Amino acid sequence: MVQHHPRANPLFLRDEELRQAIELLFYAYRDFTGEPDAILNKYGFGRAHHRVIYFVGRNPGITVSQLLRILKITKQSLSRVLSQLVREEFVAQRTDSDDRRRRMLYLMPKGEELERLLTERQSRRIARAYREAGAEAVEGFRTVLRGIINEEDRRRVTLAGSGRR
Amino acid sequence: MVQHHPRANPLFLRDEELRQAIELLFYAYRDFTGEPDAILNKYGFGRAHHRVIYFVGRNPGITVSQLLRILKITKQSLSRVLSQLVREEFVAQRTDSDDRRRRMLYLMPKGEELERLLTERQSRRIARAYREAGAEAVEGFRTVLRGIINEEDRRRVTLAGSGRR
DNA sequence: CATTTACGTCAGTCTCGTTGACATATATGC
DNA sequence: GCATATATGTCAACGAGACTGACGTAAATG
Repeated sequence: MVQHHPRANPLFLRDEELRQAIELLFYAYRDFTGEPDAILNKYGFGRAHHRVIYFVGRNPGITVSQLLRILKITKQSLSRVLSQLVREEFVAQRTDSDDRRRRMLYLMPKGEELERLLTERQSRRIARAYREAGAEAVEGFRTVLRGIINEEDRRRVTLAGSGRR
Repeated sequence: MVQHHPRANPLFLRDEELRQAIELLFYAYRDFTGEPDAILNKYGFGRAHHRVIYFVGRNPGITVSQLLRILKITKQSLSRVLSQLVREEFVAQRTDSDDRRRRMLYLMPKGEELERLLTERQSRRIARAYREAGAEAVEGFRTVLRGIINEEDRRRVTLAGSGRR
């Protein structure tokens, strides 16, 4: 499907290499979200609901504004899916006693169950890839992905989980 | 933000590790598409147009059905953006002389220019991450991403570009 | 010549992103 | 205490981009 002759010029390798990365990211993300999307469909939810459920499950007590900073969407976009999740009892809100303007978010049993279901699928996919690739490759995978993320958000994924291996 | 005590149980490490991967993918893809999205906006285009322009540029002469297999969207969804790109002269269609049912797709000058602009941004981001991570990490990054992709599509990103380092 | 393939299109639906304005409750600085 | 800032929610309106199912046409193919 791609028909350059290898090494047409000294820049070829680099350009080819970078395009390969672009495509890997596209295909990987496409398939990574494909399975959950299918499940969410049955619940009448979409990918946006998944993201909320995931990050609330991961950070119990997270506030709306913190969630907005993670998702980088507008208040309105979040509000639509969040209020639906609250209405259908997947997510609970509790007023923060320290600052009563804040609403802290938690998963309810239904939400935890769905979260487990979705995360399980994605984890299985990652675990398989990790197992096949080996520990060293995993470390490289993380390093490069971290480098792709805007600097101001890198800490979000580095505090926990790395550094031991 | 995450407040487990490390090593609560033997499964912790693995679960934590997998969740970290999930988050890395989310943030990386979010930021990876963020820049192009902003540019596309000025053209009145969206991410779907980007994907078409990218893959047509990458595979000159690609047919509609091949493109559908890559994007995994419906004919109707593709049709909307493709016909717009053709109408505005970013993409050209030419009937295949071998099989005159097929329409082969090519970028026109405007399309090439936009493709360059978008790919440049994404490439720059990847190149920076690659440079900072080193050759070994890059190899690991590719290996793991390939493992995440559904098997039937892995060859799409492996034929060219890998194996030399 | 019947069937399959490639492509396009019509109508309708839904999710999920956007903007801008406005309302309310609470916290905070002076 | 009052002005201001912050956290949240909500309304109306819009647009992109995914979906389904049906139908039509042209060309290839067995």
